[in-house]
Amino acid sequence: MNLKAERGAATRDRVLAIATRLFADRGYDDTSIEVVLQESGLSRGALYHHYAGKDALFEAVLEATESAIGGKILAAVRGITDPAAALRAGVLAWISLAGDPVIQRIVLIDAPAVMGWERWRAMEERYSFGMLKAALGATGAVPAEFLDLHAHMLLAAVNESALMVARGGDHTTAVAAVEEFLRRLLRH
Amino acid sequence: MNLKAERGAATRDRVLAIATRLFADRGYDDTSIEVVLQESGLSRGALYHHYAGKDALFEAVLEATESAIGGKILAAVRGITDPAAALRAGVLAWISLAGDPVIQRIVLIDAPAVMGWERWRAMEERYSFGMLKAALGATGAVPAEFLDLHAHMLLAAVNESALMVARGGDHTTAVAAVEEFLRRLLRH
DNA sequence: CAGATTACAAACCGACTGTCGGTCTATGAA
DNA sequence: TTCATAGACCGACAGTCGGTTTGTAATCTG
Repeated sequence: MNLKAERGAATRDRVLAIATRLFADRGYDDTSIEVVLQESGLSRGALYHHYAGKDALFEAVLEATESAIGGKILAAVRGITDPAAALRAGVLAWISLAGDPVIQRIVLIDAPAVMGWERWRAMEERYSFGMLKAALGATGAVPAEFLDLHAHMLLAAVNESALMVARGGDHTTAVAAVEEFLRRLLRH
Repeated sequence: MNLKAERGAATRDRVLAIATRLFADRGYDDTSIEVVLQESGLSRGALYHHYAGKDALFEAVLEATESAIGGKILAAVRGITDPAAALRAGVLAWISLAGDPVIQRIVLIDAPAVMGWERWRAMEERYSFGMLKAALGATGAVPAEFLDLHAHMLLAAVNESALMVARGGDHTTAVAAVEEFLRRLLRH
């Protein structure tokens, strides 16, 4: 079980890359399985053999994207020991990453609607939200009973500013605004 | 132009009410035009005479919902003269309203994906966001150059907490957390 | 009254998702 | 070496859905 498994994995990766691009360019609804088939040269049966359906394909794309984001943010934070500085660095890294239209459309816009809020939230917990909550907790600036909710609110706020930057907003102003926002929140 | 216009308006209202319920219950994607037709007793031609398409129907539903929300929040704020207190009252009213599943699903989850982020943002500007920005500006707590961005971030944060309350979170804890969040932001 | 406009009806079309029976080939045991 | 099995892949097909088109009856307008 080697050549077969490798072929399967390669096919899944190929489809995943193509689907990622298409979902990002056109959004979930306007991306047909048909065109994924066309661009990948795969047959219907083959695709449905690897992915249970269109939403399962989207979920795989989202998972891969979130994982990649998580890695990049971890890299941006690595080596920073001061909790507040690490939080700040992570947030700014995330805002830069969100300039990528792939991330905007897939992670921030379509994901909650396609996967449903609960499942979307569960996945965020394992990636961006989990990291942010840990960082925010480390600063000790937020009362423990509010940590979870404040982490959620902060992530939502940062996501929103990332979306605004991505849609033609001024990057430097947004960064300054987010830093001020963070400064106010962390002051106790 | 009286009897006919009235009949048309009545039909539109009927369809709007049914569509609102269906979109809220099942979400946009899982609500077929077919079932709207069935439940309203209308024919395809009639529906497409009044609404250009499924997305136009959704947009009408969203517009009506946002308008209703705006009215309720204005009522909750009416009479309060202190800007910070008014902001606080409006935000808390909004969190209570967002307990309604209709609002959750339609306004917070599906709207950005269905209408596209730009058009969704434009509509928010005319309703919840516009009100929040005005209230935040009146407090004078935020530097003018950050007002727009901070208003966006704050609204996103409040929306997120509203969603968490709606999905089984504890209401009183959330309210306390949001109040603390607001307090920190408004301190200058 | 006559023509235009509006509300509504129903057949129909193209596109899309997901299913199903089947083929081919690598793999591992006899 | 042989052969049964399982996984990769294929393509036809059914069912659903959004949207169009053609037609009809009622109402409004001049």
